[in-house]
Amino acid sequence: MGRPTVTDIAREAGVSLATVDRVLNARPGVRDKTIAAVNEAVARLGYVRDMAAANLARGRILRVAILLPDTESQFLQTLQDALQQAATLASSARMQVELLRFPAKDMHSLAMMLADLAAGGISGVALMAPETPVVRDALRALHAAGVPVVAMVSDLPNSGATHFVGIDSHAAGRTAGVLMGRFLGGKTPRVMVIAQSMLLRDSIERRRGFDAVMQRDFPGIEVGQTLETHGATETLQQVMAVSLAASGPVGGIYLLGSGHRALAQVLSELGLLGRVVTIGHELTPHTIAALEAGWMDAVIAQNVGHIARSTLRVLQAKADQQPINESQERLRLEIILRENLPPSL
Amino acid sequence: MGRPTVTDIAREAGVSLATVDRVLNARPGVRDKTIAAVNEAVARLGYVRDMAAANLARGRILRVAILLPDTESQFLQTLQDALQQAATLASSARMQVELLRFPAKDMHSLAMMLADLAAGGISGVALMAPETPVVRDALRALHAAGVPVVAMVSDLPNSGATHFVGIDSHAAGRTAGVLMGRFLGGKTPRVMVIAQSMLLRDSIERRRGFDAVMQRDFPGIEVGQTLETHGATETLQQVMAVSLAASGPVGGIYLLGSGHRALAQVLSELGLLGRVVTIGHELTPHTIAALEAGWMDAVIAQNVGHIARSTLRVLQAKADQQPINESQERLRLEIILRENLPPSL
DNA sequence: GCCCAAATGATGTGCGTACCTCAAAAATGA
DNA sequence: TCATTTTTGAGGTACGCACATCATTTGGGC
Repeated sequence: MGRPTVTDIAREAGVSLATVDRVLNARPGVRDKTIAAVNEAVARLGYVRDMAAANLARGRILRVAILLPDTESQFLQTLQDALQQAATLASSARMQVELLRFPAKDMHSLAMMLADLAAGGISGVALMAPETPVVRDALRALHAAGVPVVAMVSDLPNSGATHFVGIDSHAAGRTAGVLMGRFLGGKTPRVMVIAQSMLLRDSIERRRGFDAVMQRDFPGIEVGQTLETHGATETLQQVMAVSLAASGPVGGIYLLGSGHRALAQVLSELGLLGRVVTIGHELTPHTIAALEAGWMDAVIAQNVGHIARSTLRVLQAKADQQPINESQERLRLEIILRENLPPSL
Repeated sequence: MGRPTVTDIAREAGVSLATVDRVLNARPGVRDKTIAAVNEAVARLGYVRDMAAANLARGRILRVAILLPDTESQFLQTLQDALQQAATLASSARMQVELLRFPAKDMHSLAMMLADLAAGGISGVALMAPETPVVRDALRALHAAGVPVVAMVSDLPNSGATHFVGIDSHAAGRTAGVLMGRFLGGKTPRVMVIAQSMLLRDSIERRRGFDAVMQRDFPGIEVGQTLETHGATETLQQVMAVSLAASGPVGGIYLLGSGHRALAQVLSELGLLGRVVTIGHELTPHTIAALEAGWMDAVIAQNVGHIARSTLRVLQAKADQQPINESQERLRLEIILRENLPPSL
């Protein structure tokens, strides 16, 4: 015998198929006693609803929207590719994914897009966005309408996000700290920290984690203030020069966000490429190349493929009102060196 | 309009449903020209088979067997737990998993179990086993019978294994080498390598990878011969004492396989616990505790949950004659420090 | 142009579930 | 006890696909 079906439940509980159906789908008009009898039969036979058949019968196609900022970073591109691929696969499981991008600086646009989605009858939303009041209100409205919301990469704890798919940024920073401390060895015990901007929750938390470890485990290493570049190579060059002049040479560089290409250029001009321990975040074509070339020593990353698949799985589970397999959805914080780079990408 | 269905394909291609079915399921008796026409319609409409409905219609329950040695190691226990959990989940995807264990030293028993499975009409087999002639022949028989075979953790390249789920052991050894070299810093440049036995393919390849990196990148570090303990604490104590007396103190220890508990004991007795850089393999309760306690510095691991799910997915795909999503099945080689230990396990 | 095999069409059934309608039975209140 | 409401039963259709059978058409060799 294979798995029990509704028919088996009906026989076991001594009721009709219709009644089993009413109980399983919480339809009205069944006595409590009967409900209990059916549930007992379910428990006794170990019945699990065949979600595939259920969704087939419902004839429903899950419409799900994923929103990313339109920033042109390699990480976002990589993430979008992964989502695209996962979406294609998901289409064979009655799920239709709409990949949208919103103006990174215009949270009102994002809020409007979210409102439109709510009005258009979406059954799930995932997004990567900063937690501003406007966004928070829009998400709460979605939540109130019963639409599950998944925060990707950067958490949105105060916006009623149903689920967070991403790594613990503080732990990521701590990991970077340990590696920096140990890799520095006999080099100049001074570390420079560089970021494009400190507006993003992630960067702030990474920095905090990094500092915590450095203070606790490597008190002999001096860590400079965060140098903000705002994305411009010239700014990077300038702030680095000023910092080097003011505080002296450094043995390590910690890159909080993106900007690996610009850093390579400036380091090269300063004759420092490959001579300072360099640690950054996220696996992208640039960081992979940097690891292979040997001038980056380690990258702290999260698996974008995993993020994409996990996001879709969570949205599916929420729509089906099914429990989430926590252990499968828990993202690992990956340490990537040249030696354990994935075979090709 | 929702997604296109077989009916849409039939209309678009100007053929009947039966013919579409014949093409989609690669049944004989269709002209090449007609096949092309159907495939074109499929491409034009962007048809993707609804696997849920397809599997429902097939009404088949995949019977799959997984074989593990009955060795009592924590890694195997962890792996078995992960497989158990994945199997429970897979049962809701019409797959029935039989978890079997075979006597680790008796390959003839294993071969007999495999033969029984083949006779019993199994639709897929996964196993973790050494590649001996007896096993190879049994696996080839399975392969000849059209039963897909998945090698787990340790590859079986010459036995016609359909697929390998696991990490590159040579790369794992190289990674251990890099970490050892960099973590050693100013410590005594001498490393001790310990293994329970060098019979397993994995251990050999790890050792080779480790040596390759040490020779290339850290020529100043002396790496000793592999000390084999054969699982006994007394032996470990003895060989370590002999080695220390003969070659002098060491700054690092590389543990190729299991035996973390015994090592902790001996190190503690020697007053070395936490004073030598210690690197090992696989995430188990013991290694997690060791990382948390701080006497192990790094663990090179593969995600057992991923192995379990990947194994079942691959078996499913093979049974469905479907292509495998390489990027999803590619296992990452994980570096675990205290700072990036998974939140609880 | 005829024949026979190969190719295609037409049609039905079933997988496990959702959802609907109508009839029948049981419980409830007066 | 009867009327009324509530609960339950019986049965059908649909979802998208696999698979089977039988009838019909088509094409190529002669």
